[in-house]
Amino acid sequence: MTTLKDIAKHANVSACTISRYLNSNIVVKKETEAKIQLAIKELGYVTNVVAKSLKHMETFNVAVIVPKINNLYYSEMTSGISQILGKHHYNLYIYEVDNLNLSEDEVLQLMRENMIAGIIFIGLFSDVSFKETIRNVVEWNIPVVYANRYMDYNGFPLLYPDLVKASKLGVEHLFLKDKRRIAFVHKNLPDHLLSYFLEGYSQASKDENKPMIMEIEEGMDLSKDCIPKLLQNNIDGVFVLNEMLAVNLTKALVQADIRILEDIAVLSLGNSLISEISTPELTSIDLQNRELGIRSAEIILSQIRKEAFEPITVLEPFIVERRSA
Amino acid sequence: MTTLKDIAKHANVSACTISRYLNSNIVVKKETEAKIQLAIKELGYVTNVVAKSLKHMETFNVAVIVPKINNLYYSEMTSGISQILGKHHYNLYIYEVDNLNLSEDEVLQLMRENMIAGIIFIGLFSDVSFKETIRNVVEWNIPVVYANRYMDYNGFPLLYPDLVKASKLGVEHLFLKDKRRIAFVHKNLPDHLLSYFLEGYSQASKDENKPMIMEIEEGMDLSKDCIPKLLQNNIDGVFVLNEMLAVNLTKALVQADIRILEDIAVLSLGNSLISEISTPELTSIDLQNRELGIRSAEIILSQIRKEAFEPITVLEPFIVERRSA
DNA sequence: TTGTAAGCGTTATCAT
DNA sequence: ATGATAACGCTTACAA
Repeated sequence: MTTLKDIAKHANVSACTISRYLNSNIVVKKETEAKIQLAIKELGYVTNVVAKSLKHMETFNVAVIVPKINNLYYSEMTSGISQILGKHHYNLYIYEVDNLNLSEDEVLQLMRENMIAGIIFIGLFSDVSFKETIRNVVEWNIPVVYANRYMDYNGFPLLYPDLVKASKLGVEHLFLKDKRRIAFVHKNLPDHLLSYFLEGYSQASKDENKPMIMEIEEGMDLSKDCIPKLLQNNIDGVFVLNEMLAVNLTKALVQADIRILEDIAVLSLGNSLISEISTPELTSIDLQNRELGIRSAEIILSQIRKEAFEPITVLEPFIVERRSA
Repeated sequence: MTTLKDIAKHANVSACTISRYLNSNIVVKKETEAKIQLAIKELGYVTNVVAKSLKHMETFNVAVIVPKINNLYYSEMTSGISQILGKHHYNLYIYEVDNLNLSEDEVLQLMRENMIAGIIFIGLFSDVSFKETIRNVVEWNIPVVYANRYMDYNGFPLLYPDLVKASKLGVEHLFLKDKRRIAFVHKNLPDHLLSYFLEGYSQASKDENKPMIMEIEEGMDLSKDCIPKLLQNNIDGVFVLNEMLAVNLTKALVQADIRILEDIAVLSLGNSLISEISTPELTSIDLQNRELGIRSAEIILSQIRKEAFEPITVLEPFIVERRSA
């Protein structure tokens, strides 16, 4: 491995002159510059970022901590992050917590050991112990971003989609299609999140009626356990709060000879390949996953550079109309 | 930041004693151990991996270089890699080349600067310049794995799925379903790869007949430009060498009132969520993406540890039977 | 414009 | 069983 000293000797200049020249901290004589350039080329020098990091006590590594990367939403967000970090010459570490068998504390210990420049948490649930954990990180002066989940403001920046708006947009769309008897279908959605959707519903609906709420539990058969209930309640518009579930419900409806849109409109929360592939193609609410990643990366960079940043970023969902609603 | 020196002073031992104790290179007196443990706890010491890396001139960072991460196959492979690396306490860098606007040389410069322990290339095409690039990496003694594409052996380990086997498996399956007039439908597949599929076909077929080859070009309309040709040729089994294309072709066939399986069977190369979601669900050849990632990571670790490793790993595809074939 | 020397946090060598 | 010292490659006062 060729070091600064090596090229210094080869070029007959001191290491520090070369260092300052390479980091454009000084102007050197034309002659010196030529000698340095030649030595670098001849010996094939590349700088050692690890040594630099030790000297400066900072790295250019940002970590994304995510449940799993093999998921269309998370990989889309991560790609957005990667795009911004790459542009600013930061490197991207990925830690999949569902995969790693690491406790939160161990992950964070890892972050400190490696002098991570900043951490982006994506999609991790905000239970009490986890909040504590993040508070610790903040106390160690590691910049943090918490993305894609709701959490009360706690001193570190938050990013999430506007679920009330998403709900309102969806319900308004269903109303526009003359669907009046709406059901929200979900799976494992915590009550505090469900309440955002109800709020969106009431913002969209002029009168005081309430939507039907249907929770799908593990092992339930959509055809036998859900569709009859929808029919009994004369539901004509279903807002499914999970894209994959929307696909499966659509399949079950089609199989039951219910016409999608004409009989029952199906609207999906979340917009990816999945909605496009479904037959019929699903009208969906796009939660802006890539944009969420992009903004998360921008905010972590602002923090690293000690610049101002938005404490809370709420992303505006939009509707993508296809066939199902 | 608390350093070894700090806890050394606090515990009244030398820094090197603590270092050796922490790395379990020596046994210390019970009393010393207690003092060290106390100091670590009281001052909140965590080791500095960057300093360690500089000292040892090696890191625990492995880079995955991939066209894009927001892709079901690549993210699945990456997840497999992450799983193995995590287990062995290596960190995972992601570099998306489609996203980063970095030239190959720049990416590799980055690898050297950061003292990357090993590089896994996924899904990058094996043009001549790229082969040269990898040769360079190998010369710098950076362990390399080249995964998910065919390449002639060049001194660094290769991993790819057995496409001949995949083809043979698929064609045999179509034959089993009494489909005799087979078409291979593809998009942008280079000739040398197509030849593997033809080889698989001829291995599966007893007699000497040849399959129809249909290449889909950008902007083509499947309904108008492709289906008529399939019908003219009395095709009753289509092997689509791209999962997304298989979905779209299936949709077009359904729309043309052609019964999937009964009239024309559709078989997809590549198995992911996409095939499951399609209506009807697609029978597909699984190329073992996660396993490819796992094995890639294992091989890079073997190389890093200077252990023996397989130069070429060929993954066995298998068929997942669903509805379409 | 260029050089000297110290130091970032850790560990290997050589002593004691 | 423990310590002093130098070194990994780079940067930065300070000096010349």
